[in-house]
Amino acid sequence: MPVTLRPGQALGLWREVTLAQVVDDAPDLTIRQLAILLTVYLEPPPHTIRGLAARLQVTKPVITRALDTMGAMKLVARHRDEADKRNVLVRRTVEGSLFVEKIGDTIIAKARELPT
Amino acid sequence: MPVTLRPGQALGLWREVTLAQVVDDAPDLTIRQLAILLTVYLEPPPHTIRGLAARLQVTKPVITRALDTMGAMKLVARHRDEADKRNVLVRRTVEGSLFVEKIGDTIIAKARELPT
DNA sequence: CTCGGTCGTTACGGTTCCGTATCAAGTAGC
DNA sequence: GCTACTTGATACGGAACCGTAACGACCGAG
Repeated sequence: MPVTLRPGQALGLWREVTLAQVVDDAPDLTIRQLAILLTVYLEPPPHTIRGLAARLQVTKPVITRALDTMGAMKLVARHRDEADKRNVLVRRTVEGSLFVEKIGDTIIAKARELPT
Repeated sequence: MPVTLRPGQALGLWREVTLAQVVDDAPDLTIRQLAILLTVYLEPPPHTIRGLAARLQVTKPVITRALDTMGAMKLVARHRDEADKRNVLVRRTVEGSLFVEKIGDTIIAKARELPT
C-alpha cells in the first residue's frame, strides 16, 4: 500500500526515522557510512572503492575506513577481484541486508503514522 | 502536490537524500546532531538540554557538545531561561531554518524523481 | 622485462566524538 | 542561613574520523 507524502510532512518523517536510528541500539553510523551502505545494497554490483569514492565525491581513504568499520560490524564484506587483482569488490552480507531492510521498515512504519 | 511512496521506494529515497547530503557542501552533521536539529525545529518549544537528552535517550554531554558544534555553525542558539536560571533554552536561528528547509526541499525533490 | 599508470591501503597530525565522573550555579524546603 | 536537589557545563582518557601524502601490489603497452 503506497503512502502519500506531502511536502510539510517530509521533514517530520525524516525526523522520526532519524530519531528512531538514534534511540535504537542501531550501530551508530556516520552519514557517509550510511550513504555507502545504501549504495552497496541498492545499486547493482560490482562496487569498487574507486567507484564508491567517485559516487560520493569523497576521497578513497574515506571509503577504506568506512569499510573497515562496517566490515567489523559485518555489514559489508571485502573481496578481491580475481580478474583484476588491483580491485577490491564490496559485497553484501546477511547482517547488512537485515539492517538495511530494517531501515526500510522503519521508514514505512513512520510514514504510516503521519497525520493524514 | 503529494508524493506517493511505496515500500520498495522508501529505501531508494533515503539513499538519494543521504547521498545528496554527503555530496553537497552541507555541514557534516552526525546522525545525533541531525536528530537534535530536526527536533528543535519541528517540535514546539521550549527545548531544554535535559529534555532533548531524554527525547533522544542519550546523555546530557552529548546534547551540550552537539549544541556547541551546531552553535558554532549558527544552526541553533542557546539562551538562559530567565524564569529558572538553571535551564538553558535552545532556540532556532535564521541559518538553521534555512538549512532545515533545504533538507525538506531535497526530500521532496528526490521523491518526485522516483520511478512511477 | 621494464616502466608509467591504476588500485586500495596505510601513515601522519589534527579534530571531533564518546561515556563516565565531576563541577559550579541555581532552586526550594526548612 | 543551610541543606538537598536539579540543571547544564566541563575534564578526562580513549576511540573514530578527516584530508594529504606516501606506499606496495598489480596491470598492460612497448
